[in-house]
Amino acid sequence: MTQEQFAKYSFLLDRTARKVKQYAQQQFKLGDFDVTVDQWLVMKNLSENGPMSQTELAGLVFKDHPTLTRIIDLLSKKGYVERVPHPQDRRSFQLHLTDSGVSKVAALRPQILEIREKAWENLNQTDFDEFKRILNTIYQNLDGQEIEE
Amino acid sequence: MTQEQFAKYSFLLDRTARKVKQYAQQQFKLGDFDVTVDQWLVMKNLSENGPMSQTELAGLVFKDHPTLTRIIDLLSKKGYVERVPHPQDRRSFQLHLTDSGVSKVAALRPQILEIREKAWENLNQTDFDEFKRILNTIYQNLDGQEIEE
DNA sequence: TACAAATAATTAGTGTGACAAATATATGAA
DNA sequence: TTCATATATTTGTCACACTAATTATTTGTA
Repeated sequence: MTQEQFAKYSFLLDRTARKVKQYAQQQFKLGDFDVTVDQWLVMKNLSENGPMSQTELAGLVFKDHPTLTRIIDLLSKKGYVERVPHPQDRRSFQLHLTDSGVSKVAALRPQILEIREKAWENLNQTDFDEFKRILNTIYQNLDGQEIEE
Repeated sequence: MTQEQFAKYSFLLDRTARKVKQYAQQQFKLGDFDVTVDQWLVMKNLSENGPMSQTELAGLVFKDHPTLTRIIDLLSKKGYVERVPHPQDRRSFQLHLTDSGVSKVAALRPQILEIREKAWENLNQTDFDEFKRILNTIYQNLDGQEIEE
């Protein structure tokens, strides 16, 4: 294994991740979903884990705070999410899905699950397990921290 | 395999790709490399394949034309790359590394190869082959076109 | 109590990614 | 030759990623 190969794998990883995101975004657009892939990720996590602060949510979706602030701004303009002042801590907000946000998640979830399947055709369970293991190994190599599940 | 799992793998892929890029960019910054990871990719390809048009280069690095135009603008401001008018086709440019660009590539290449190694610790040749195969399968699933190599 | 340090969120600035539209030039067919 | 079409590149717009700095508030400690 030459050093050159490592650069090529990094390139391949980046290229593939972009393609997966781009494909999903195109399908979102075709379906007039009115949210981006990243906005969906945020709404999905709010839906599954209930109201939480931006810091907690940022940790869940692995986005930095400025990025999350802007995604929340956009979702809030669209009326899917609202910032409710935290009762004890005035620096902080609790993020809630609005009724409209809840309906949106319910409407989109099955369609998005289908879109997400396409990338994984022609691969089997062993491939998925290996892939997950390798991705997690890479992440850990660079993170210097443990990761869970 | 539930549909939910596919969404998780997509998330993991995106997260890992971002981490790899982020780690590299941090190291670039620590070393005062004066280029970004993507700018380096462009310079490296120019260095290895000689002068070429923006369209050719965009194909090599899998970036779209507007993105490449802007990266070339930045590299050109930094004096590492120049656009030379194509002798036969006035719509087109030949991209050249300047002398300064050539030196830059020579100086950075070994350091960057080392940085790139870190992600792949604790993995063996079989892992690399599997990883590459799976990434390429995913890409093909979504691209609708054949890929080479 | 008072004040330094920590925390939650935002703002600002730069770079990249995707998509659409515009500009300039080249090519091929009538 | 002329005109429609194709090609190379750029411009514009929006969204996301990362860093650094800022604001507001809370917490820990003297």
